[in-house]
Amino acid sequence: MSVRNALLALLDPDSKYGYQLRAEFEARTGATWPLNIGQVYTTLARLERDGLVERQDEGGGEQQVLYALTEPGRAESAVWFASPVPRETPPRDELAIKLALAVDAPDVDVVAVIRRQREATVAALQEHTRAQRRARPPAGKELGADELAWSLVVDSLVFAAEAEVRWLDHCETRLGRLARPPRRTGTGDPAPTPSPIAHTAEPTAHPAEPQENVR
Amino acid sequence: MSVRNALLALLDPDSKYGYQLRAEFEARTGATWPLNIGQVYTTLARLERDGLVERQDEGGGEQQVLYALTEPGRAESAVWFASPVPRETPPRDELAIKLALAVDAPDVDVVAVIRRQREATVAALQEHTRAQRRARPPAGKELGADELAWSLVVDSLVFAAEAEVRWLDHCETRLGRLARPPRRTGTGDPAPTPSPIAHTAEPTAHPAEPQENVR
DNA sequence: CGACACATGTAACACGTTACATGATTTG
DNA sequence: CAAATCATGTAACGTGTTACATGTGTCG
Repeated sequence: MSVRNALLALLDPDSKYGYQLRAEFEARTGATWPLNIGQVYTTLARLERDGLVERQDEGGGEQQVLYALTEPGRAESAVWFASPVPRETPPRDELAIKLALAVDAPDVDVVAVIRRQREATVAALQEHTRAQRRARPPAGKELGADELAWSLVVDSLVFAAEAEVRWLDHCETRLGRLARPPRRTGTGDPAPTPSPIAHTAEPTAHPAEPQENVR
Repeated sequence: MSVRNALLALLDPDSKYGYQLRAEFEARTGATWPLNIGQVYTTLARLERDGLVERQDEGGGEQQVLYALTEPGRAESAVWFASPVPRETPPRDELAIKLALAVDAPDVDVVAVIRRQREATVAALQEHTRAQRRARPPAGKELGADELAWSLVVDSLVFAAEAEVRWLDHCETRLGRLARPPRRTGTGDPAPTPSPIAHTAEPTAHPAEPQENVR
């Protein structure tokens, strides 16, 4: 439903046409999630079929087809902004499923799976960090709505990737504790694995607000 | 692709039938992602069409249709476990999109959107924490593969929800700084908002391994 | 017997992706 | 002019969801 709702939201101030919708979507998300132009049109067709959107003939352009929100469409957009994204039933996470199945699959080295994934996720994290730097070039300068939006999107990717890395380490630790059962002597749980992969990595993470946690 | 790959993985040790596949999937994910039985059969049909799976007639049951991996099927399952879930192009995140569009939508109070979402996410987080406690009942006892798997899944939900809350606070702070431009005097950035919502909340979060970060 | 859980399927639909076809406009 | 870009669409396909139809076996 992401695309559908996004198109409604983009049509809220004024009517736009297909290409413009894609351009504005990608401007605000920084091409993080490229939007296929074909899908814009199919989605617009469905929105029109459902009466949430209507074509504005004439209007200005010749070969451009302007779409405008109808009243129901405006209402639906408002509802979307007003109601939180449901988090009780999060979408299926392929990685979590994979690990859940790996823990007792035969001929599968769970720890190897975890480490390969960690490598991939850390690489993505570094990529996102680079994008972050790209997203706010001028030091302390005013940044436009598009830059601000796209910068927040990148931040969300960074936060999510960091959490994933932490979770992977957490999994490795828990599995490790299972393998060699609790020994009481010795250092208390040394690094989850003896410094498994030395990435040319982030010195320390970006969450500007570090410790506030959940309250 | 999650379901497709999960079914392949579940068929790896020995052949199973539809209901059994759903039961095992839900046992390992703790009914976090309920799997519709209809989809099991449609997916099995597609896997059979693609030659990754075949029906074992006879075999034992009468009205039960056993499915077994073919060689290509076994290979595909192995590839799935061997290759990381791609994180360069993460799936579209509806929440990030919503916020990106909200920052300059007219008639939308971004901060209100953030707070409503935070409430929902914190509620989900608490729900997951309860599930976490439910997932490992015996103190330090051996837990079976199913319990372990489902407990890791819940952990992943907790990590993700915590990251989301942190990101939401981060967004609110950044937006707040924009509203009233940098003032140099005063306490350094007091809580993102004056203690906005007082949830009957988690004292301090669960990531057993707190500080190791990305290295 | 009747209700319920087990077990297998089918049909219709929604969303998303890719590839293709077709023109108009701009630009080297 | 040729090529690239803008602009609108269509067709086919894959995954996932819901609802329905059908039959068997079990248990109160």
